[in-house]
Amino acid sequence: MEYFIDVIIPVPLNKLYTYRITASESEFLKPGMRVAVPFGKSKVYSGIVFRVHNDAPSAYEAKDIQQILDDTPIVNEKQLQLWQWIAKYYMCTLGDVMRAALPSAFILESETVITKNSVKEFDESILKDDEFLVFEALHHQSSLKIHDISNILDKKNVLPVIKRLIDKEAISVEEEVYEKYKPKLVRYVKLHANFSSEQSLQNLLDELSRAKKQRDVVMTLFSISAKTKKPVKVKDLSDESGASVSIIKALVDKGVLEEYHIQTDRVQYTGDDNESTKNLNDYQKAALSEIKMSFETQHTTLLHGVTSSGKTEVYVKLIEDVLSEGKQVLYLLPEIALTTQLVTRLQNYFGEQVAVFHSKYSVHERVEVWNKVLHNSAKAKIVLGARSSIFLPFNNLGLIIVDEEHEQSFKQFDPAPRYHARDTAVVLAHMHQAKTLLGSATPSLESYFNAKQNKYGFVEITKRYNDVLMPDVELVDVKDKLKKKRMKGHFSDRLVEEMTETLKAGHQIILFQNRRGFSPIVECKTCGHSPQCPNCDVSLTYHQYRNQLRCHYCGYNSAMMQDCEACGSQDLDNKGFGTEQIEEEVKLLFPDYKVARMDLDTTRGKYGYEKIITALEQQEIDILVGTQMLTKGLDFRNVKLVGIMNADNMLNFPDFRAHERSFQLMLQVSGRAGRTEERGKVLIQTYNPHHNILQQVSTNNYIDMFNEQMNDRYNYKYPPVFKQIKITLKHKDYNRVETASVWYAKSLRQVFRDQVLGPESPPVARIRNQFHKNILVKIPKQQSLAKTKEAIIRINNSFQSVKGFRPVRVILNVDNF
DNA sequence: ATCGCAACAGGG
DNA sequence: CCTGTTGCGATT
Repeated sequence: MEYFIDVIIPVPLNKLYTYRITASESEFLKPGMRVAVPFGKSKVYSGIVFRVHNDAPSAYEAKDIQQILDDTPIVNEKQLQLWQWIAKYYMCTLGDVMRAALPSAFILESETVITKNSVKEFDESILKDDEFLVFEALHHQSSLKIHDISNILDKKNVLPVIKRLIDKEAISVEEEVYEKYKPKLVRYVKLHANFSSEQSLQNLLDELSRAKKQRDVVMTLFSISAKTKKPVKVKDLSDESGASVSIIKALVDKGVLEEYHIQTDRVQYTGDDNESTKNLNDYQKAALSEIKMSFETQHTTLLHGVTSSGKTEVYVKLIEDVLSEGKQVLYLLPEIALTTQLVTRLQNYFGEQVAVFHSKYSVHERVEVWNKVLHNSAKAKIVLGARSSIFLPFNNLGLIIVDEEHEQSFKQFDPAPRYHARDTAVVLAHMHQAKTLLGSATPSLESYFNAKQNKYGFVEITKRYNDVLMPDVELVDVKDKLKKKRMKGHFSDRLVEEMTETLKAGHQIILFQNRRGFSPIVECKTCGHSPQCPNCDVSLTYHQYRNQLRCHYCGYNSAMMQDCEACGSQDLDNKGFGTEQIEEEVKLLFPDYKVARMDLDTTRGKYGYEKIITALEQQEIDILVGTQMLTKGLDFRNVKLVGIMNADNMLNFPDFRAHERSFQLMLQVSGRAGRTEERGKVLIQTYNPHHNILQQVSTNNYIDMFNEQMNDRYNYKYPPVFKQIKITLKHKDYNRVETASVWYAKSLRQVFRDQVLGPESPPVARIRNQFHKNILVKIPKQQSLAKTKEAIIRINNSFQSVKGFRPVRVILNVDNF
């Protein structure tokens, strides 16, 4: 009998690969374990065992595996099931999913290690200059990496040199695989066992009487361990005694102290005792029991609760219930809403049962959370995480909460798998026979639609917490104000009035402008020339604080020029405006108040975002100018006025969801105003105050918005009425994408007729020197999604077999919204 | 993805 | 003629 395994390799190849194993390995290996396998000419990859079997492949001789990397599976059966679903539904490979799902520390890749051959006498004269350099370096260091060699020789392609050296038998190479995850060890010290008796201790202290510092250290050690009755960290001892680490080390060397290590968690909860959960008000209670009732018959329920209605408290009660059944809870949030505010709030209730998982965590921190979830540890009963936490190895999930369900950041766009975490969560819950709760103040049309179709249960909270009134929304007609000369820069007289009043009353203000930088277009008044990005088809945005022109698509930047590059005129004009410009104008209008700005540029770095939020909370900021970052579930007691500087650029965005998104964005920002007794105020500046969306925002009328938008979706065959798959083709040569996309669309049309749109160039046709073309396939509800995808894959395969088309990158994006 | 080989372009 | 760069195909 022969034994084999099928392995998932973390590369975008649409196949599993079969390796030979021994009989005893076949006993040991289970799906979900990692194995190191040779792949390609010289690489070793870590793959996940997918299946253990006895079917010898017929077309080739299977290679042997190199090494087994785990004792027990690190990926469970349910996850493998989910991976398959994702690969199939989102049309990507299992390798793609594996790469997104596993913390990168689990994905080992071999590195070529070069060592000197142990021949006694080697004739160095046969070596050329560069070969000698490498050979010489190996005298000093026993082994070198490829990377080291390119540093030594100062060029990138060093493989020919290495190859020659191997031929001359001067060196040999090996592929080595490292475990990337290292547990964090903390150094502790204790008194050496020799001095445990009174007598020996006395002798020691006498002995140290001349070494005052060392004696101090020993005395401090006593006092700390007497106080805390816990092991003493080296760091604590050095802090407490004021002695440097080297003095402690001297004592260790002398044999007075003993050093030892304890493995610790990188992420630790340091809070106080558990707070008991709050009592719910009547609306929340009603919602809670309705949700429970709905869960009796539905897997998924949508909770539509107006901003500030206290959805979180309802979640907390649900979580309590699920925990008491001994099950795990996944609480999904958009990355940006994962603030300390919310984390602390949940930790106050649930203590160290809460684990947090998001993209700013280091690989080590991620591995630790992964392992806790895998082992169903008490420290990870509740996982609070962003999109990618759906990949954690849950084995006993009882509930998934998707908060801010409408947020489009739940959809991954760039590298495959292009999955939607909300929709995947529903599938994941299903596999665990768990329930999913979707929550939002402004549900996405697709979820509300699903609720209306009875696919999801539906529960509403229509009242804000403590019966706080919804803010008063006022529309300001900028066109009219301009005509009457009542605009100061981008501020209408109404906005200035309201701001003045709010500030006088000691309250805070948020100003929303959905564009960063100073001005998106710089134009020469003489010749009309405006500087463009050399890599993308967009004009460069002027950023004043660095005096730079920047491209928001590829990151290109250059210094702002003094005069027009085309005609030399010094008469340059800024068109449009961004957060920077608003910030500057506010400073001029209200010089006595503190103004801050929150956008991508000011929140770089791990704590950039946090800092601004805290400053606002502690009222060190009077006026905050920002982009859509501001909208995410933040709770600021003292903000009484929200100004939306320009509603029009959102509404006119060329996307079928522009109206829906504008509505959500504006309502969410408005929700930041007046969260306590006093009613908040929202001013929306626009050129078109009669726009239906603006009317619906001002009356907080979700239903009207829903019905009107759904009407459009029916008429123009857009989601959620139709499903859609977007196909993007990219290449650096315009003509090649052009012909390729025309061919692609034509083949699609042969199958799908008039349900194919395009090919079309997107508004920004060239990004990073790649020309883009989009094709859209619309799929009616009654048409089989699986069959449609099969047909697309067939067309894609024949596309790939055309020689001239192969270099064109094709991106398949299912549910591209 | 990644790597080796083949085909080609550029400097002596 | 040698060297370095680019394109293509295969990976178990």
